[in-house]
Amino acid sequence: MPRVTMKDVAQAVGVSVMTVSNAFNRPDQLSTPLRERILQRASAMGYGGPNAAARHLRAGRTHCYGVVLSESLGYAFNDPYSVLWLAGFSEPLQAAGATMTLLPVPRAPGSDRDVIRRASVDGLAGFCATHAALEAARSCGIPMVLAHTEDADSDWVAIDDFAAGTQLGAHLRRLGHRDVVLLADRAFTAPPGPLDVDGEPFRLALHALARAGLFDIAIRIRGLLHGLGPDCRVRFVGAGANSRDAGRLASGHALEAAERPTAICCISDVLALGVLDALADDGLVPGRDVTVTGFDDLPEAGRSGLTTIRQPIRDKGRLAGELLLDPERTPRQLTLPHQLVVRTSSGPNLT
Amino acid sequence: MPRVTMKDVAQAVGVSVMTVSNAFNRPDQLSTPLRERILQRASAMGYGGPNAAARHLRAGRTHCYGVVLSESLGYAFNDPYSVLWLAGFSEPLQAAGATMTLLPVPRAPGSDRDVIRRASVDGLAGFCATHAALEAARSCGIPMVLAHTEDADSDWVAIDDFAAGTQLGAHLRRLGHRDVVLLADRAFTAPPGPLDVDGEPFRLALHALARAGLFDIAIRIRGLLHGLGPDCRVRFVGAGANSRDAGRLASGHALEAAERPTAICCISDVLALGVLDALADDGLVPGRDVTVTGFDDLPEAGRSGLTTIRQPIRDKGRLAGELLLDPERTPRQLTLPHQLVVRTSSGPNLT
DNA sequence: CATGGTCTCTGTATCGATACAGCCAAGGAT
DNA sequence: ATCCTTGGCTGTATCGATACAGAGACCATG
Repeated sequence: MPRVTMKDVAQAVGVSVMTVSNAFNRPDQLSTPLRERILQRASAMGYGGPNAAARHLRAGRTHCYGVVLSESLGYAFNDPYSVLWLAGFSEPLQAAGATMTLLPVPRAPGSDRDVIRRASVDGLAGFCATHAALEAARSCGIPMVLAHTEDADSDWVAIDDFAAGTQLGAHLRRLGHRDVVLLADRAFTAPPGPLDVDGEPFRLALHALARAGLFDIAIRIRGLLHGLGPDCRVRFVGAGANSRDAGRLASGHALEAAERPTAICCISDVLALGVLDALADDGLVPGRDVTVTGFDDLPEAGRSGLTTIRQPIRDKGRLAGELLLDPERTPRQLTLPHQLVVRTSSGPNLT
Repeated sequence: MPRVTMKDVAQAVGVSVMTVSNAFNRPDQLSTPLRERILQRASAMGYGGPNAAARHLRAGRTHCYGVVLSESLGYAFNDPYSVLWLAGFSEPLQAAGATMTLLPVPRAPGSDRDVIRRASVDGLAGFCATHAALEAARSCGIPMVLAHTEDADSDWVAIDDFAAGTQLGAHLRRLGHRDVVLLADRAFTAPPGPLDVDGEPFRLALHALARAGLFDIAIRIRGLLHGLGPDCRVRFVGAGANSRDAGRLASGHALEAAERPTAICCISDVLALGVLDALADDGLVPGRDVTVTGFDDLPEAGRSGLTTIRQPIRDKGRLAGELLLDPERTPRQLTLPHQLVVRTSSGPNLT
């Protein structure tokens, strides 16, 4: 079943294809009666209007912007941080009449390129993007805005994760905590044995995070360790995922350990909320029996009394969208403010 | 700056364009050494791989599926129902390596067609789609799966909203409620004066909902009224939006009215949760002082003791995706089960 | 030595639309 | 009467890739 094209319409009306094209795109280029006749005939023939792919090829623009996700599509909708960021990102797009494509990049090596190439978009936001994705975008000439600090040639909208981590670590230190469990998600493979920040295992673990596109988390962890100080005992525990349930499960392990830590420091609020769930199950009081901290300051953190770092998630997304839509806008490397929010889940070390 | 194309690569290597194309897409069609040479040269020249638009034009497939939203993009990420549905929808897409585009259709008349035409997608899901959007998709020959029951020629994944509404209405009736406020979102313009289900104002109000793409809500309201019975006094209150905050505000008005209703029946859980918030502010006990019902059974509804209708939101999305990916699959009109969940927010009318 | 089959690679038409230059007729200025 | 402008429309090249048919080269077989 051959689709009806502009050519068919042109033939039926008895005008040139160009005139039909103009009827749809540049009303000022032809007389109104003819335009009406063409549109009417087109609709009668079942012609739905200029073909998108052909138009994109010719015009080189799609009015569509992509978001690179190193996680699955489902993750984008399940994680509150992600949802907030995307909501912010969508604001300027909506205002500009643009659409938005979600590009989940499978973990298979090299697939970054394929997914990004297949996507016909005018620009990309690296919500959670690997270096390979950035390279792919560059090689295709697609502008890209990242969500973490990068080299001088890149555009980004981020916070100073090192400073934020340091601030949170220092808070715990001030409270007297010297035995801390650091709860990260599965991408961070805990190096076995005593912590050696300068050692190879630790370096590799951070590298794994970066490979998964979690640069900000890697930087955040460095900051945390810096703030906690060299004399603090830090044990790493990996959660199965970055979710509330995974946090609850992982925290169970940490608490059952022979030597219970005095504080559990989570790299995200969702993990921390899961830890609070686990504490509640065990009848432990956060901030008194165990100190718990998160990162992000989701709305739920406020309700749960979680000590955390507030970052302007929605603004991060919104500004990324604005930079993408307006290539002239400067500066193109934005570091937004963050803030330590102390609530009841953190308290002095009483042991 | 002219982009580098396949032709350039072919020239540089000294082979035909077709061979370069094969090097990227059909490795079995040429010898490995030549393929390697081509890929290497291409990468050295800064060729990022086959252009997406051109490929789409030629192949007629994009591996991208669209979701039509009559609301803004932001809404898609803010409403829990929407987020759950999208998470379900994304599952099969992710498995098939496809991407997903969100198409917010502005309210301007006729813009449905434009947005849908501009989107180069292999299929559409009408999460919240108007008739105009469906027409546009049909005229472009794009397959579309709807989220509400439609005519026999359409594919859809929905629940029986009339039966569900009736069940909920009957529940309230059994509890003795005969003075009910029906809280819907702004798309439903409450007809003034006494309710006349067969009258023109009511018909127009339902029509407005349909125009906004909220067919399921319109059907649901009919069902509710049917279940409540003809002797039940029903007053309509429109919330400014379908959100928790809007529900809280709107419920304030309903409660301050001279004649307080014995039950507030909300067309969604988010609105109902907002009503519960308002009751808590006023020190009223849901189910005793005022009965409140929702619709959807979001996770939060369980925690808040909300009486509601459970529908398989995630499954609705997932199955819509599966139907879209597999045109052969039958049946293509799925009505999923729903269930009345009675919790503490509904109780007998004690007045 | 002819025949047939594989394996590689090539040339051309095509997907559906748009940009650009240009053509013709009508009307106003000189 | 001639020149020039303007409005309204047309023809063709082009965007960048892929499908398809087919051409040589090479080897095995009878």
